[in-house]
Amino acid sequence: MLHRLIEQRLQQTVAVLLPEANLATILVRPCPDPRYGDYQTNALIALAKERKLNPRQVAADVAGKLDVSEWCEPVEVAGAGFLNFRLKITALSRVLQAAARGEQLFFQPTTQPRTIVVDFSSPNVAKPMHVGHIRSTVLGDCLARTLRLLGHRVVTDNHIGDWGTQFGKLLAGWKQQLNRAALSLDPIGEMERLYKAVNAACETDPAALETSRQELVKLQNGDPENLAIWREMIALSEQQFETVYARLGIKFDHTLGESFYNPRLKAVVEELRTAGIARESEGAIVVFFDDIPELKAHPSLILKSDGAANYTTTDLATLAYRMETWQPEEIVYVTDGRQQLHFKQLFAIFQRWKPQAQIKLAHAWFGSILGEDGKPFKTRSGETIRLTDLLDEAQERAFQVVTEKNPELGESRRREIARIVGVGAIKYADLLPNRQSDYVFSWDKMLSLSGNTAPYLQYADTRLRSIFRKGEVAQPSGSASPETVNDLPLCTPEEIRLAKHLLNYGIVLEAVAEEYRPNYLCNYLYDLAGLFAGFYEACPVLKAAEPERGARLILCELTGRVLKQGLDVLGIETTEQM
RNA sequence: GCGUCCGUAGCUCAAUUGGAUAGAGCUUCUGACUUCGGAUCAGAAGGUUACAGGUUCAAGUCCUGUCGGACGCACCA
Repeated sequence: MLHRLIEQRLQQTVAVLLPEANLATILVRPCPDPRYGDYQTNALIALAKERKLNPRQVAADVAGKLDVSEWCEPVEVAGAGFLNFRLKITALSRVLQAAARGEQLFFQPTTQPRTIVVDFSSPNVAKPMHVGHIRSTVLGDCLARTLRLLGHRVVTDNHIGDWGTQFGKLLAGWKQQLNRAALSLDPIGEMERLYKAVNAACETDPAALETSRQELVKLQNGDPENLAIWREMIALSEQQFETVYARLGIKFDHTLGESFYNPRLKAVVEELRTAGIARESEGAIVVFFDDIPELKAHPSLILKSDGAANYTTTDLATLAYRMETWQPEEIVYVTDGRQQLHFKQLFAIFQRWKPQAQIKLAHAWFGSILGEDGKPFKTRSGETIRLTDLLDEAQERAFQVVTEKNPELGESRRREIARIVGVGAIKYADLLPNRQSDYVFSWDKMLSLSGNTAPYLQYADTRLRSIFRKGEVAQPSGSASPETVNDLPLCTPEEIRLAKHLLNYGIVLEAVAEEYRPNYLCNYLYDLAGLFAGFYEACPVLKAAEPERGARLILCELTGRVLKQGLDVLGIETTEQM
C-alpha cells in the first residue's frame, strides 16, 4: 500500500543522511487530522534528539532529499519536526483502479504465514450458555477470521468444560431427582435445576456434600454408570452449543474438552517433578516462581493434595498437545480478564518446561460483565440471561423495526432480515468497546439499532447495493473491464475522503491482528459507512454524467467490497434489503 | 496487606500505545431541493481527561502520591 512505499523511500533517504539510524523506528502512519495531511512520520524528532540535532532542521534536510513525488504532493515539515504527506489524486486513482481490477483490496496477505491456535468460547457442560460467553465467542471468532484473511493458518479450538468437580453434584442430582420429561423438554434447564438443588443441599447438609464427593470419585475412577450419565450430559449440552453456534454462524475446527486431556495429566506432573520445576508442598505438587517478582507470592498448584489435577494441569497438557499436533507459532487465549494471573503462571511454567519452544503465547483478555447498576453481573439463581433468550429478544426487536419500515415484505422475508440485523447488532455491541473495558450489560445498548451499530453499517451496504440494482449495472466482481477505469476522476471532497479512507483498510486489519482488538475494525467501518453516507448525499451516482458516473460506480463498488468483507471479518452478515 | 486493570461530555464509550485544536453515539435544539432507500445527511450545544506533583520538544497515555471503583491472590474452573 502507498504508505508502505512512502515509508520505504523515507527509510532509504534517512539511511543516506544518517547512516547509523535504526530504520525500524522510521514509520509512516495515517495522520490523525486530515488538515495536516494523509500520512505522517514523527520518527525524525526522536532521531534528532538522540544526536542532539535540531529536529526541525533534520526534518527539513530529509524532506529536501526525499523524493516521493510519484505519490505525494510536496512534503511539508510541521510542528516539532513532523513530515506530512498528502497523496496526489493521480496516485490515489491508480490504487483504486488496481483494486477495481481485482489486484488487491487495500491489504496484502502476509508474506510469512504462521500457524495460530485460537482458543475461545469454552462453555461448560450442563450449564446454559449465557451473556458471559458471548464476548469470548464473538471476539475469538473475529480474531480467527482476521488472521485467516491475512493469510495465516488458523486452528480454532473450543476447550469446553466437560470435566471437574461440578460433576459430583450433577451426578448426585441426576440419580436422586431427575425429571425425564423435563429433561427431554429443556435438557439444560433440567440439568441446571439439578445442580442448583444439590448445591443448595450441600450448603446445609454435610451428608449431601459427601455423596457428591463420592459420585465424583466414582466418575474419576471410571465407574460405568457414572460415565454413561456423564456422556449423556455432554451429548445434551453439545446439542445446545451447536444450536447457539449455528445461530451465531460460528464454527470450530476442533472441540476438545478438558476430559480429552485426562490421560495425559499424570505424565505432565511427573515430567515437571523430575525436571525439578515442581515440588511437593503441604501435600500438593506446586510450582514456585522465586525468580519472577510478579509471581513470587503466587505459587501454582498442578496437583491437589487429594491427588487430583486441576485447571493448570489440564491447560499444560492442552498446550503440549497443541504443540505436538499443530506446531503453532502462536496460541491466543480469549478469556475473561480475571484469569490473568492463571495465564501468567501457565506461560511461566511452560517456558521452564519447554524452554526450547519458539512460540508466542498470548492472553487476549476482556473486561468483566457488570449489571446495569455497575455491580458485578453474577450468576445467582434467576439472574443469568441465556444466550438463546438474548438472541430471541434481539431478533424480535429487529423484527418490529423491519415490519415498521417494510410492511410490504412477506413475513418470512422480514424474519430473515430481522435475524441478520438482530444477531449483527449483538455481535457488534460486543466488538465495539475496547475489549479490556468492563462490560456493562444493558438490553438497550446490546440491542440498539441506531448510532454506531451494525444496522448502520448494514444499511449503508443495502443503499449501496440498491444503486447497482436501480441502475441495472452489474456489480463488477473483481475483473471490471480495464478500459472503463483508465480514467478515474476524483473531484469532490467527499469522493476524495472516501477514497483515501479505503486505502487504510489494510493498516487496520494488521492492527486488529497485532493487538487482538476488533474494535479498530468496527471504528474503521463506521467511519467508512459515514464517509459513504456523506458521499451518497453529495454525489449523485446514476444521474451523473460520464466520466464521473463510472468513477463513482467504482468508488461504490470498492466501498461495498470493503464494507462487506469487513463485516464478514466481524462475523456480521449483510442483506439486500432491510 | 500485595498484585492487575480502571476513573475521559448529562449517559454509554473511542482516542492505532508519547504526537498537533481529546472524538463518536445516545439525549436536547436547528435545518435538508417533490432525493440512487430518511434505519440518512448538515449544523449547534456539551471537557481543567478524578485530584496534586514530576519526566520532555510534546502527556488522557509514562513516573510518584492521594481519593474512588472493579477484579485476583494454593487445593474452583
